[in-house]
Amino acid sequence: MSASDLQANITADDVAVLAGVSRWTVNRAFKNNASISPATREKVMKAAQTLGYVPDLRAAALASDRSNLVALLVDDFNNPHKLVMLERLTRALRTRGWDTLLVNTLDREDAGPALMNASQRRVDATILIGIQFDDEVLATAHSARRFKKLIIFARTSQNPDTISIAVDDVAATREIAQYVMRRGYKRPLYLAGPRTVSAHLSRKETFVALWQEHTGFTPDAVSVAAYDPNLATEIIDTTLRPMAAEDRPDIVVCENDALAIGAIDCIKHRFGLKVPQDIAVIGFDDVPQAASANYRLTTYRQPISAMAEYLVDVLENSGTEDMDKMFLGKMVIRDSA
Amino acid sequence: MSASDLQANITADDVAVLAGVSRWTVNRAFKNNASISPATREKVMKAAQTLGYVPDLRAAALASDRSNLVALLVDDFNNPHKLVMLERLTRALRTRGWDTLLVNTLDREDAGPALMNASQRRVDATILIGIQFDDEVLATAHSARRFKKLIIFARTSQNPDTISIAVDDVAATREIAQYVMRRGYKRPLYLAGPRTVSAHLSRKETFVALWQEHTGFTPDAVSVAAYDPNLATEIIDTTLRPMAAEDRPDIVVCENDALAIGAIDCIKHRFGLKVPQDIAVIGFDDVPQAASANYRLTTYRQPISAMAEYLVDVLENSGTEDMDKMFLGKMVIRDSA
DNA sequence: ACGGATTTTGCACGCGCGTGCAAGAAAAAA
DNA sequence: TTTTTTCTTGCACGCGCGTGCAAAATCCGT
Repeated sequence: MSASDLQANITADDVAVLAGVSRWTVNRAFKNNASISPATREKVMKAAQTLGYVPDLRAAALASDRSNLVALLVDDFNNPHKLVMLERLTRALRTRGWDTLLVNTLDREDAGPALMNASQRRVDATILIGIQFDDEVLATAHSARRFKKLIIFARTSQNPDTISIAVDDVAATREIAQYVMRRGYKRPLYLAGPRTVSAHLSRKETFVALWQEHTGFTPDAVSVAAYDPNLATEIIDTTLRPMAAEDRPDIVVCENDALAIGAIDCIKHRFGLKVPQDIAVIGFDDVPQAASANYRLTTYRQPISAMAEYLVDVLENSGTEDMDKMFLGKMVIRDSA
Repeated sequence: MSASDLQANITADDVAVLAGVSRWTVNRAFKNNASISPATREKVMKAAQTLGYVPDLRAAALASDRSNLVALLVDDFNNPHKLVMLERLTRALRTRGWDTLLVNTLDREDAGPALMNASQRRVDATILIGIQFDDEVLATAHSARRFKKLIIFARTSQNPDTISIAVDDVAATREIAQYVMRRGYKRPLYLAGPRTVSAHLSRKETFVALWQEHTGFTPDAVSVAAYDPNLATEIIDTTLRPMAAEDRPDIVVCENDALAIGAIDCIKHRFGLKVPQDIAVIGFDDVPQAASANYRLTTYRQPISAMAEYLVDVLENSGTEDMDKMFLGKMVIRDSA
């Protein structure tokens, strides 16, 4: 019998009688911009303190149809960049009064159920930062369930029912491609991740097109099923293994840092080659690891914090104007390319 | 005007009239072990489908005082092991019908508000996988707010109001210490993280005690303010820099892999030394990175999945018996020590 | 101290579903 | 067919708070 079960559930009514006010005044005391006199608020807060009362956000959400809750659907937990995104998003959200429901999209078939899950909690918005949400899933999601807002974070989407907050992949890839050319690399290999969205303007497609346009040659490209360093290591291995030394790429351009890190590991430890002298590597995201002495990865930094802040702007703004937004990041030149 | 605002909120009543049953039957159709005939369930589900109805879990939680929601309070996002824990926990929880509220404990002062946050959502349990929850915070938390369950995951805690699910640090550290001795290392340096809990049986204390007991010597130990590879790199640098080569440790025993990885980076790239030939390194956790060709880290693997499953067992079991549990992991011998 | 302007407080009703039991329907037994 | 037994279905009440407005209290200048 701990002290807490003297009374099972302390409600605003209990606080009201103790403070000598009405229940509504109690709840007002906990609202930010409510019209309440400082004196009564203090009185109420003191009473709440002694009773250990905290407002019940379930009931508030039910009554107001506004939960201040967003669902964050995530897969691709092998990508270290996810941890960065999770931190920045939850920080921006929480700082500005929003809570986060983290939904692990277990596998490809789970995308629908995961969306359903969010819907059942009546969240104010659903944020997708995974890769397993193709257009088909989004379409059915939007028709079958009710989503107040469906936000794709850090990935562009041409779906009209969706708000996309992402880096301008075309501009970013152009900057990368120009850098690669300027540094005189001749035989790039593009290492891409899974292709779930019918993206005509993906990083890979953009890079390949730019390279063709400027050199006349079509660069090689390979892709893996997930943004997982280990998979990157394996595919670089099987790609380079049969090649004569002179046929090898002089740079591996990676869709993101997770792949770049795996590529570097492979180049250095499986082939005993030097980065960037033998084969250079370039990434995307600028994960914390990229700065480590081990990788010194040249990459492109996404402004995740700014994007997260904008996301909360979108949540707080219920206007109906187009809220898609593209951000510009910046290249971070280190030693790997 | 999207199709979804034909009717603002579709409730079980709407489905009921369409299906020709009562509202309660509708909700029963969505419950797992409800007594309902297959025929009517199908009829209800079909009606729900055409209306796009999904049960409202807010209302369900309010009415039943059971939310199937847990709060996960996390800080220490620099530690890559957090991503593993997040994945395993959310997977185990979601697979067995639990949702997760992810609360980013922004800083030391935020521990209280973060707990309050969870309390306001009336979660069925609060899980702490951060480091900023000392005994004081826990004590006030438990007295001031109502928590049905307060679970400390992957860290031992002697707090009686708390359920601790963790690896047996003493047994694990003993195994590590024995390994270090058996391999003939003579001058270990212990690299520890922040000391937030008044832990007499922490990994560091245990290692130091064991080493003293078996060799008579007290090993050096340093600690950093967070489980962050970059901090580990810096402190190893400042620790080794003034040392003569022959005074250097022959092995760095780290409280976890995040620190071990930073230590290896420093040893290899700041000092140009070889791991393990010049200085060996041993970690704890077995993060994915530890297996990479770059680190080949010898470490101790925590059975996170089993611990996560046990956590859900605890949630589903409302018995009052003591639910603390210690797990045994296993050493993973690679090349770093 | 007084009248009007302003701030502060109180309240009826509803948000959507769970609980536990009783009535009704169907199935099994006689 | 009738009587039990078992399975299905319906319902009154409450979970704790928000909304929007009206009543009450407080304030200001004169």
